[in-house]
Amino acid sequence: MLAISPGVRHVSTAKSMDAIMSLCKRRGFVYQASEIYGGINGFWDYGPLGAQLKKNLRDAWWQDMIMNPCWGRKGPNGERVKCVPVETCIIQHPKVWEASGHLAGFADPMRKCPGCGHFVRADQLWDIITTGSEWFASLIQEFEPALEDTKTPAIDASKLLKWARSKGRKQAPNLALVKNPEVVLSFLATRINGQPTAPPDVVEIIRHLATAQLNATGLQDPCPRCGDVLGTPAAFKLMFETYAGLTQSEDNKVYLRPETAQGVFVQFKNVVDTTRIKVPFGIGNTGKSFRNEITPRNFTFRSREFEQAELEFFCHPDESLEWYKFWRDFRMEWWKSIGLAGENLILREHEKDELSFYSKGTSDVEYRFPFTAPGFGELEGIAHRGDYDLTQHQTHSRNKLDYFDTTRGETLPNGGKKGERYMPHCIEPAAGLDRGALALICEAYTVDSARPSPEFLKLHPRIAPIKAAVFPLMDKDGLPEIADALYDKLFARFGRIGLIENDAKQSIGKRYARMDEAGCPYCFTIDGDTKADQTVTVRDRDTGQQQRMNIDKVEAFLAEKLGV
RNA sequence: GCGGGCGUAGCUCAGUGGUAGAGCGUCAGCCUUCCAAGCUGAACGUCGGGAGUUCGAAUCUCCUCGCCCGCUCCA
Repeated sequence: MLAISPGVRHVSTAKSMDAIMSLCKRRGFVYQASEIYGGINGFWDYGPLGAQLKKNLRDAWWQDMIMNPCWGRKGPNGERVKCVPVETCIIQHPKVWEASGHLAGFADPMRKCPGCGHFVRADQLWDIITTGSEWFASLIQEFEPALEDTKTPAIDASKLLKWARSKGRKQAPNLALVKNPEVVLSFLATRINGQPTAPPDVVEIIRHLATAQLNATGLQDPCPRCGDVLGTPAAFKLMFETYAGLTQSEDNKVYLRPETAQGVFVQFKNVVDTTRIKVPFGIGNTGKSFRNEITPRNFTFRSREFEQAELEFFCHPDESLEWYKFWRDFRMEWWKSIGLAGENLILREHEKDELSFYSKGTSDVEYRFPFTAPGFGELEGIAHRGDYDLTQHQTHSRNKLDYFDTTRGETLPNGGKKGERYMPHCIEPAAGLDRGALALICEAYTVDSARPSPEFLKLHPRIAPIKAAVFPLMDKDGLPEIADALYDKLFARFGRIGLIENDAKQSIGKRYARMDEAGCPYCFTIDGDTKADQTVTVRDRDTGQQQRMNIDKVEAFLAEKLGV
């Protein structure tokens, strides 16, 4: 290895995750949680700059989604978009998670279908197949004679073949019998003819029909929905558990929320009843959520504790598709507006077979992280959830959660409306703030070996944790005093939205370099001429170029650049 | 969950059984009129953690934790 000559920094020109993580640590953006104890898998802390950056991201979301939704533009109904905030608890009544579907099934070993994503309880698999599977019900019609209990039915290979090529293609597209009927049927025939004294029962026959490579894999279990081979059973403890109360009894067991959205749904009626807001409107909720990820990985991208910013937007079912498209497009625009404007950001509409059964449409805003490239990783999901959530909570809580809309229905003689009662549909833009912060850092991270400070962060001024720096060119001749006065002025004006630096130590180049790595967009330098003509230089982080301006113009210049 | 790689100062890394190092960064002083400059000095180490082998372990063995990569997984 070559010796590193003094004063020369060797930096790879590629955008490597190692280099980004290294910068995050060294500049105080992200630390490993509990690092002095060896760290803890799946948890990360934010340092001073990271905490401020993430706050800026959260504030931007809050401003553009709650305070002034969609920058004041009108929604599909021709009116300004209306949203209100709530802040709900991390720990909710356990029945919330029963109703939402998060709890059901996750206490017991489950098997996942790789074909359609369906989860099945391992211990109830065959009950579910024999009583609830569409393709099974259709398939056993082809047995001769009709099935009785689990006795061996007669097998007519030609009928099974015909089924595989007609109904099977629609009902169980991933079943081995459908994908490769000749091979599967030959295995089955070998089995039946091989041991005529111990004929296979229905379960074994079906398992044969689900198995494409008997010798390699043994008999497989099919997915009740699509017929694909199920994965091995595993206990999925998705949610963190703890106890509310002193005794660690089942009665006291509670869960840390796996998403913030449910808090909105369970308070939907309270918001409607205690504010004067009317459908269509949104309820925003931000905060920590927890998922016991099996494999936390990729820096902060998949953490076990993470922060969400979710909006649940409620509207009339007839207008829901328009609202879905509206939010999907706005959310993409929003991420672009804070610095993800390049080709690394895409909006991906889910395929029909990828959708939850209740969803009429789902899109992901995805970013090409260094660790996903050339693929993409999800930043935000925008889902049309129909009335699924409110209906679930209405059923489980036995509280009516529907909405009486006084702007609809036929016109009454007095000019008013008769009104219409309905369950609102919900559009959910759900963003991950930690993923957002990571994407912003990755996108901002730039290497230019031609610069004296090759590594820098091109953070959008709105997101940058340090908004500006004030530097006296030298630490003497009255320059620090002028810098202090400018600093005080800038701090008074901008100190509430970010950090302002004031530093007289060391060479000016080193101070610029520090600000480059921290992503500070503008540095204002006081030099000897300042005393004579009241001008300072402003240095642009991204170009390194400088211009002189009157010291009294600095505040207005910065305000314009920061958009405040 | 399986397999591979890695773990030494804030960062990047050298050190393969014998006194813990370098560059950069950080801090202080000097110098310096615009880009990690120069000079002088200083602080900073559970060598990831634990156990073992050894006269002696950063180094060898075992266990463990963490990070990265590939599968797996991610309602």
